[in-house]
Amino acid sequence: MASKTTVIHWFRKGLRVHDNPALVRAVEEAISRKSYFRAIFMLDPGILSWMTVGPNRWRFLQETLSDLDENLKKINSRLYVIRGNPNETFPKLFKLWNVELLTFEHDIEPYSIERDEIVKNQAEKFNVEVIEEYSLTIFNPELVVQKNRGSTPMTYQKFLSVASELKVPQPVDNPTKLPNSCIPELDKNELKDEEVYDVPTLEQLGVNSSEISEYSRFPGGETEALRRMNEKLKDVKFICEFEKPNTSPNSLEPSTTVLSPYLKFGALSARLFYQKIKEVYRGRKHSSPPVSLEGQLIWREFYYTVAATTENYDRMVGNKICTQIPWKTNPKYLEAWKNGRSGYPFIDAIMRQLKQEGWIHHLGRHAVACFLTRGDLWCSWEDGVKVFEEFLLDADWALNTGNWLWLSASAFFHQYYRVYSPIAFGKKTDPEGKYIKKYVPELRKYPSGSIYEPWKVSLENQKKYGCVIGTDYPHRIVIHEDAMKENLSRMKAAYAKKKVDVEETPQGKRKADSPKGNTSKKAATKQRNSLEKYFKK
DNA sequence: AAAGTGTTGGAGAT
DNA sequence: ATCTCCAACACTTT
Repeated sequence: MASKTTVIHWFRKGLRVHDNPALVRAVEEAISRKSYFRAIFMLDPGILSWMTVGPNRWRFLQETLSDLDENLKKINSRLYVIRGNPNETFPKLFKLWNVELLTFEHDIEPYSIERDEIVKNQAEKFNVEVIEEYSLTIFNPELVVQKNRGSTPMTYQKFLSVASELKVPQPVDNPTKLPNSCIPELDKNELKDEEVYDVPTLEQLGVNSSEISEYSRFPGGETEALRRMNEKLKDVKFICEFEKPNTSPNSLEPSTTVLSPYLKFGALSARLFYQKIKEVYRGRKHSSPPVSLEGQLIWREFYYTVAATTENYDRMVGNKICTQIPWKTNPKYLEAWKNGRSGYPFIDAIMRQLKQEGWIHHLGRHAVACFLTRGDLWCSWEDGVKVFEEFLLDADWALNTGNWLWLSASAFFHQYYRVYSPIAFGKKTDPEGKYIKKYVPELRKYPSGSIYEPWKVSLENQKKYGCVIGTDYPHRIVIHEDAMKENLSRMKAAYAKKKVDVEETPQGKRKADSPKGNTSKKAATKQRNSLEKYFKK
């Protein structure tokens, strides 16, 4: 039937029209080849076999897709949402639409790489050209590793120095408006109703809308992402003086930008945000990485680079950068932590905010992550990753995993004796306990002097404040002072074992009588060498 | 071999 | 607000 050919841009992450090189390329090619242009997104049910998406992130994705559809209409196009597994669906689409070119943004997650390999093979079979562009991060991990002579920079400072030698890619312009000749007419034979390609409603995504009534704080979408970014950029003092450790984990209004959910879905381009921050800095005194706002974006770059080059990055076993620690499975502890019922009001407030709103401050993440793992509950960081993955709007495979590796002192960070106190830490920025009162309302009548430690209040006063510990609010599941001491010794043992294990690796001949001072140095050198070898493909 | 550094600890002193 | 100490890690620089 010699029908006109089609150029497809496949959205996965990068759910935006701005700074989207693969989209721009597809539009340009469609125009020059006089082909139809279609932008697609695939709802892949397979993703649920390996990740949990809570109702709030479904909501955020749904809003992001709706907004993307609207923004594509401004260039005379629309979004086609395809229900199905990419590997099964693409061959059908290639045939149905007579596809000659497919473009998408390259991703680094193992799941994506595997999926894309299959799709690329299918494309070859159907004689479909594939163009991948890179726009996920500012610095392409491949180029970073190349610049570092084949090894991954494993410290932030090292990453900074390597990145400083790389060219910073500038955002690309929005795609031009498509001529009518590129707009496909509805083929009556293909499907009876164009509506099957519409952005799904929440109900169609299997989300009960009554479940999401309270999640209105951060709407999804590129339009909201750009609005939020521009609003933050107006506050020059905030941008220039930003120092992460001085922001508050427990203010009632977020003390940081909350642009992370938009970066996660690619509704906001990291390259654009980076450029905008630099524009505000220009000619002004400003803070510096790692604590500055620019530094926060570079943390994202750092974790993406390590994630892209580390085998079994999201697991302890088989992960060469991860200290092997004998965590214990404890469903009771895990459930209490997850549901904000640990008995520590500061911890519970954070976990409840996470579940309700899908975003918590970075330092709040530190406090609850330390608590779950090396600080108090001795549960695996992998358990924590899964809970964050379910609830966080910004749950990002590379970043979420990286932060858990850090906080559990499994990689990157090693000063395991620095433990966050579930009582003292929050008091520094919220001595009144207003944050606790908001998210753990059963404690709202407790005075500021005891709201962080309600178990210390006499039963008489507990009754007076309308919240009896053990009845209306749980007893603390562990005694922090004791748990911390025990866990410190467990960490010490795990680190000592690592040292010995590295020392006994096959390529190294161990000197049984070598002085102790030498041991750590030798072990460290060996580990570094083996890592470098490992990263050189 | 030793000193310095590492995004953001806590407690107690000044 | 800034100091020391706690008991002390990995890794980099000198």
